[in-house]
Order: sequence, then C-alpha cells, then structure tokens
Amino acid sequence: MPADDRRRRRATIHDVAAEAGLSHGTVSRVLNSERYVSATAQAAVEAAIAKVGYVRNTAARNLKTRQSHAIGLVVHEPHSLFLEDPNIGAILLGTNEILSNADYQLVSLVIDSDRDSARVAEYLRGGFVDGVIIVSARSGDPIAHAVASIGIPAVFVGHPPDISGVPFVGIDNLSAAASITSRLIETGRSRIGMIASALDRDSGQDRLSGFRQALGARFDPSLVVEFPLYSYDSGLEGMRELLTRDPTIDGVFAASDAIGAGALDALRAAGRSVPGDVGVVGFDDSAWALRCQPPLSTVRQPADELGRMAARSVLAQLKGEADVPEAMFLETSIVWRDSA
Amino acid sequence: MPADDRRRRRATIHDVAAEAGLSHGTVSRVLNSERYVSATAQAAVEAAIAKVGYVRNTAARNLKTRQSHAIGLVVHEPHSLFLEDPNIGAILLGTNEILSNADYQLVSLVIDSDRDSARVAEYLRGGFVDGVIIVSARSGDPIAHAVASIGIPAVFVGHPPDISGVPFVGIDNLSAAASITSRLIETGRSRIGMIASALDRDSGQDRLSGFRQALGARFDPSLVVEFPLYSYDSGLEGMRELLTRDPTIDGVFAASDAIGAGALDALRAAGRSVPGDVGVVGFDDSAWALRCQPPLSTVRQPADELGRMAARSVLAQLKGEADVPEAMFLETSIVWRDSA
DNA sequence: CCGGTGTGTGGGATCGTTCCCAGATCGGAC
DNA sequence: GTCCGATCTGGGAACGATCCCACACACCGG
Repeated sequence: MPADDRRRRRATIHDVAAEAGLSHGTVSRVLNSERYVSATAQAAVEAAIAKVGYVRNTAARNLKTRQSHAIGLVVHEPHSLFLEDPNIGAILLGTNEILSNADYQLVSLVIDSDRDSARVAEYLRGGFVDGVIIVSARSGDPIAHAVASIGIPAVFVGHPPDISGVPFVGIDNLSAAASITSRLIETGRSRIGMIASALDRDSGQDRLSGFRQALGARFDPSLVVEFPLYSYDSGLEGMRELLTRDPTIDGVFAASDAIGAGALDALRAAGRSVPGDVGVVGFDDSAWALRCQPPLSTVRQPADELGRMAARSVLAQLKGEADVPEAMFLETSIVWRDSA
Repeated sequence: MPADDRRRRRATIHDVAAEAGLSHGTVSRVLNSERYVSATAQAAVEAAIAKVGYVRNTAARNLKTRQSHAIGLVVHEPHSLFLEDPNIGAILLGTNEILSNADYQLVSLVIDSDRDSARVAEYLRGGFVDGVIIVSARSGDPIAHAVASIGIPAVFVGHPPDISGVPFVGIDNLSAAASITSRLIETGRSRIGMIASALDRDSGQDRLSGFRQALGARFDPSLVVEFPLYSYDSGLEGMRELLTRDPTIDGVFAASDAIGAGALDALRAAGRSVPGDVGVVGFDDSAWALRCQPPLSTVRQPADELGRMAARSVLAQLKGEADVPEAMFLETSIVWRDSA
C-alpha cells in the first residue's frame, strides 16, 4: 500500500451518498436503521459503504448527539487489589461483553486516593461518559454521591448502605453466608470463628450478619476478627490472631477466598491439619479456591453475570426505559470441596 | 441543585469568550497554550473558565483535529489469563498512569479469538485510537502486522520475532534466565530441568535460550518440557512430567512464577521437599512468588515501568519526535527467597 | 376529483472546537 | 517619518455526523 494511500482522507457520509447516487440524509437514515428507507436505497447504500470502506466518524456523531457512547466503570480499590481480586476482573469482562456489543466503549476508572476521587468526579461531570457502573463502593463514597447529584445513569454492583434511588445488582450475601456457615455447623464444628472484612460495604456487613444469624446463640464475638481488605494478607494475619484468641478453634468462615487461602497457610504454619483439626470455608469461588491446599469449600457467585446485568441496566436507563428495576439479585450456590 | 440546572446546556468556548470579553479564538489559544496571548488575556480567560465551569468538549476537538486522544492497549491472551497474569495488570496500570497525565484515554482491547482479532484490526483501522501498545504479541500475530500496514504509532511490550521497524520495550530475558539458572547450579544442583512456555514469543524463546546457555554442556533436552501458557496448570502438569522422565531431578527453572507455583504443588503432592530435594526458581516476581510454600526465588522484572516506557514512546511518536529509540531494555534483578 | 395520511427523499442548519487569515498595535532600525 | 517584523486579537470556515423541515408521490375513501 503506497504511503499516500494510507494518509488518504477517510470516506465520509457524503462519499457514500455520491457513490450510491443518494443524499447524505438517506445514508444517515440507513446507518441508524431508521424508518422510511426503501429496500433499493438500503441496498445501494450498503453496497456503497462496502465499496468506499466507510467507517462512521464517532467524534462527529458524538458532537451532534451530545453523547459520548462511553460508559465508565468506577472501581474503588487500591491498584494492588484491582489486580488481585478476580471478581473485579470478571465483572469487567462481563460488562465489556455487553457494552461492546451495544456499540459502547468501556472506560475503566480506578480510584486509589482522594486525588483520584476528585479527578474521577470531574471526569464524570465533564460528560466524557454517558453512564457509570460503580463497583465496590463504600459507605460515604464521594463518587457515589457525586453520581447521584450529577444525575447521570448509574448502577451499583453491590450497593453502599447510605445511597438509595440508584439501581444495583448484587447477590444475597446474608443468606449465602448463613447457608455456608450452617454447613460448617452440620459437619460437627463447635468453636467457629470468622475473618470478616470490608465492613464499610454491604457485602462485608451482610456476610458478617449471615454468619451471626446462622450461629444464633452460639455466636461468640471474640471469635470474629476484622480487616479492611479482602486480601490474602488479611487471612494470614487474621488466622494467627484467631489461633491466639482460642487455640481450640475448629471452624473458620473466611469472608473471601483470598482470605481463606491466607488462613489455610497460617493453619499449616501452626501445624493444624485441614479439614482434620479445623474446617475452613471461603466466599467467591475464585481461582484462589482451587489452588489452595486443600481446595476450598466456598460460595459461588456469578461475577461475570453481575457485570452483564449492570451493563444491561445502564443501557436500559440510557434508552429511557421506564421500568428499570432498582434491585436485581442473582443466585449463589455452595461448592463443597475438601477444606470443610 | 434544581433539576433544570443539571440539564442546562454545558458552557462552550463562546460562553467563556463572552464572560472574558474576548473572542473565541483567543480562548482557544489559551486552552491550547499557544504563543501570542497577552498576560491579561490569559488571566481573564482563566477566570472566566472557572466562573462558568467550562469543560472542553472532546468530541468537537476530536472532530476538528482528526484525532481521538485515545491509545489502544492490545492484549493477546485468553480472558482467563488476562485476569491471572499480574504482569499484564501492572503494565496496564503503568500505561494508564502516563497516558492519563498526558490527557489521553486508554482503551483496552483483549483478543481471545480470531473473531476478536478481526474486530480489533477493524477498530484500529477505523481511527478510534491514535496509537497502539501491543502486549505479548506472538510471531505471526495478525494485529502486529495490521498495525505495521496501517502505519499508526505503535510500541510492543516484548516483541514478536518476525516484525521489525516498530519500537519495543522489554527486558533481557536471555541473560536474566541465564543468571538465575547459574545460581541454581552454584547451589549444587546437578539434574536441572526447565518448564518452558510461550515459545512463540520472544520472552519464552529467550528464557529457554538463557537456560541452555547457562547449563552449557550439561544441558539435557529431555529435561525440558514446554507448554503454550504461562499458567499455574502448566506448572502442575509440567512438573509431573519431569518427575516421570527423571525421578532424580533436583533443580527446576519455571518460565514464570505461576508455573513455579504449580511445580511446587506438584512436588509436594509427589512427596518431595523444597528446597531440600529439589530447588525451584521462577520468573516475574509477581504475587505468586510470595504466596508459594516455600516462597519462590525469582527474577524481578519491572512490569509497571515497562508500561510507562511504552506509553511514553507512543506519545513521543505522536508528537512527531524524530529520535524515538527502537529498542528499550530495562534492568532485571534476582530475588533470592527459600525455594532454591 | 379532492383532501388526507403514510412513505420516501433531498438538503440546510447545527453541534463546539481548531485553524487560518486579516488586521491592529507597538517598537526599533533606517 | 517610514517601514518592517513581532506580538496580539477577532472572526469566518471547516470537521462529519444528525436532525428536521420541505417536498414528492402513492394510495384510499367519500
């Protein structure tokens, strides 16, 4: 391909119109599959598009329609956890699948500091995105409040306890946690602790509540330790602490698989066998669960589907659909492996 | 904030001009920090911008300048590995840091099938991005060739063996591999194998070559197994195979930390102690290395800095800088832990 | 035969920038 | 005093879509 061929002006809607022997108005109508286009015109335009190699100029479209055709995915997590947490990746992939099929672009916005937070809020206000999907918002999250005040279509994946009126998709963390805790009880464990996490989020709170609910009268607050992050390190440290508080502990509910993996390693280091001496269960059914020694029993949550649902919800809001549900829950299930 | 305030037309350059008592031309000059703007005009415009809350309309700018102010990050990996490989995440974060500071938007393009490949090539041709950063390209990669033919600014992170003339950033995989293999020898191992991977990429090839070079005459091809993916599963399976081929094996170089983690688990399952019976070393210094039992000795490569360098290179090309270096290498170092 | 409704098409105005050209002002050199 | 360059400013013309209005035509019922 010669150099000047590459640099050649890209074909516009007018070139297509000229090639098809029609007006640019008609071409535009075909492009947007509007009504009132004859079959012959349709065919002529399509042929012309193929012939001149036309690709729509997004900038011009965006300018005229005052839309960006982009959706922001706000992830409020440290960069390190963004890489480590497989749920976030799965949500991202699911979201992207739906959006790219609908001709929308996904823009990831990671917030790791207050400075980021202000920058992202500014970005949202600037009209760079038509809608937002917010993952793992904490209570008091400035972005969540900014979104509510800007009034742009938004969805939460999980939802902060202090915001209402914004749709969200999620799972029933409470019953899932209660359910997996019950099975820990049923397998004969009597001294059961929990390594809780992210209590400033609904997921963290609800998992703790479910645990408490399942144990009922047997609930012992001294057997609950709490850490801010759903990370391996939290599990390592949390398990050490629990062993100190009560060496006879024989069951542990880890608020995430990463925490569970840390707990298993801490137990091994302390010379306890799993599931012999101590039963351990996790949450997420992420890659962590499979790679543990022994593999972790856990709650399976459909993170990719969560992402898809969230994307569909913003798109529906964008289309102005009236009946966008405010709450959407997805089913979870328990995967029973060897750790309990 | 009342509802109609929210929906109010966004301020344009003309509103700023009116507020400042100047022309829109002058405002534009301030916005783009061009020459020939008086200090008073500058100040007046800045004050007006703050007052009316002006944010530049990207669509209009992009339309006029025929640029998108976006850079594509093409990752040629299965979705699953995209989530699992911490290097890719670190590269993404580094790239994003530089680009967002330079007012560019990062667009991630994951290729997981031939269909994706065609879609992405079309996307690049469509002018949606001004430049591309290509991660983990394989030899014969259609996107890499498409980029070369479209003639848009591009950089490889690592580089495919069959492309030249396109800048790339990378590390010296060969000497790093040779170096870590040498220390395996120095600690007294005599039957040393390797779990190689990704031989269709320069990184995979060079790590194997380095291993071979370090062993010299002691190199035994029967102690090398090879898998397509740098994954945990490759390590698990590879180690089992090596143990079958030679039960007296006492040293293993895993081509990545994920592979190393798999190898460790396979060794444990086979009842071998590490580093007692077998010494294991990895590559990457990713989160995997720290979480192994025992922690993995490995090669540290600065993946985030790789991403930053790549971003800087595309930006330099975009600015039309003449002296953009074609090859950029970053230093690696060896992290000595307990596994060897 | 006429008015009304439903289709299909053409072409102008518009979105909010950047770019460029024309003109104004100001020194300094001759 | 004149000329020339440098500095600064104003305003018109794009960029390439979408949207809307005007118009042409077909068909139908009364």
